[in-house]
Amino acid sequence: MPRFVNTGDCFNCSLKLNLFCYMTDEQLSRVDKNRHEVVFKPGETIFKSGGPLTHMICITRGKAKVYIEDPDSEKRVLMALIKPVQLIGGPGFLVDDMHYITVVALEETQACYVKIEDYKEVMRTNPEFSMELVRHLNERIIKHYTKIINFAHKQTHGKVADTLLYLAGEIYNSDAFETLLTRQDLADMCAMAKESVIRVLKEFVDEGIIKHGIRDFEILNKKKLLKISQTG
Amino acid sequence: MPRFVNTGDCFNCSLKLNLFCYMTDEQLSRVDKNRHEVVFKPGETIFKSGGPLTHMICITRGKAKVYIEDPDSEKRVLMALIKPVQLIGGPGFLVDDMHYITVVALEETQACYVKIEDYKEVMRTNPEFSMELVRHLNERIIKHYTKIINFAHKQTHGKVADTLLYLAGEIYNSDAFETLLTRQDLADMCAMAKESVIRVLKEFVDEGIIKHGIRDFEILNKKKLLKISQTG
DNA sequence: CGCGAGCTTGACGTTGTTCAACTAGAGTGG
DNA sequence: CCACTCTAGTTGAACAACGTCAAGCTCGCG
Repeated sequence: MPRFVNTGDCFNCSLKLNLFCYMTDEQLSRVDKNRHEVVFKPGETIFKSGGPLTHMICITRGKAKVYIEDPDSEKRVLMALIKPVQLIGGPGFLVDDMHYITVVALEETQACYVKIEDYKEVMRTNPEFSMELVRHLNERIIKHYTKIINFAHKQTHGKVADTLLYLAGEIYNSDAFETLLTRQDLADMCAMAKESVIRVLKEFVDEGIIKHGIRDFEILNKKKLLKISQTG
Repeated sequence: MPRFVNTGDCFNCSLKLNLFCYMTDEQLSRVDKNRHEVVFKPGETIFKSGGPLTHMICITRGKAKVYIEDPDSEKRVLMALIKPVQLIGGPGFLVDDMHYITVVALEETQACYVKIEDYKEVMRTNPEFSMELVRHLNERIIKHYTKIINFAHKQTHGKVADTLLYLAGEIYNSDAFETLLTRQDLADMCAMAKESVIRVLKEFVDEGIIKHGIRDFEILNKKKLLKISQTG
């Protein structure tokens, strides 16, 4: 079973990122020459916080979990899921070339690797690309702000509501969805104990806001859920 | 009392930012022509979340508080203090040209305004500048990660210890410092109630870790404080 | 059928917020 | 120089929210 699966090329890649649109043909062919794709099984680590940052990756199939980890304890926060086509590199880029996030495949996931040297080279010659990258980073910072506010002041109901809305709205694009996320994963997203997540979900069911099985969720009363998310 | 105080010029400015080092003379003189400086008194708002982002500012004297605010409630988090010479713009740059942070002067504070159009122009023509900006943003993201981990899993003692270490290490550069921050400000930095901050501070005093008056703090046992910060 | 991982539930204790009262110091006006 | 007042700091008590622990359950799989 070959796990390297370079299919097609960057020029025809239907998954082309916004970022890549700003590249010249010459730049793109350079990236194309050096890239390679890898397939990960569920639970496999794609990269690990503390490891060397040698490549950016772009998820081309499947979904992956992005964790930040506390080096001083085994505490961690599940920051986000990523899905095609999202670029993921990490904030070590141009800083110390280390990973500050841990990425773990949730489903079978295919990732396209691009050397960071190629990135830098494109940045040096293509200002539009750099500006797009800055825009991208700023958007991420804005998301972090809401996350910080949530963790700082919301209590359990608000945090669980946030997580459900995030999954439905940004990841599965449907108010009814199936997922491989466990209760513990949901807890890691909310920074709560998994027992607390379970209790809150149960309350939501009792109030007719959602229904759920063991791996599937459905939002029945989105207005109420939004209200809970806002009032915390 | 004139509050506009354009003194000197960018070329001789001893406060020149890392970022500006990458500008050509021509670029710098363009920035110099358009910039202006403003003085704020303690408590005055320098810019406000939700307002239009028309300028970056660089603090050239004094200190300011950076808040993020929850639009849906009056909850807020005091993210950081900024001091000379730090550039502060905000993540709305290249996104939607809105402010996502509120900045309030802590002391009498002088700020140098630079038009964002000038920024964009420099980015278009100067890749080194862009790369430095990306590096800067990534460093900020790394700081956010530790903040998120802290808020997610640490309890009061750890959060207060973090805040004291931050002030001593990154802002006042001394284990003994005076500050205009109130107990409520400290609470806003920790995302706690001010009563809880007071109680934790008292415990630290009782254990000989710190001593403090009403506006002055001194860290007596840094090792112990670091330990508390790590174990949460 | 039995095993194991993940899910669920209840009891319990800790933690931290809230509320209310009290204190200290700075500024103000008689 | 003394009330008065306002703001910030402090303390204590009551309460609610959550995490932890322990036990039992469910479901898929060998």
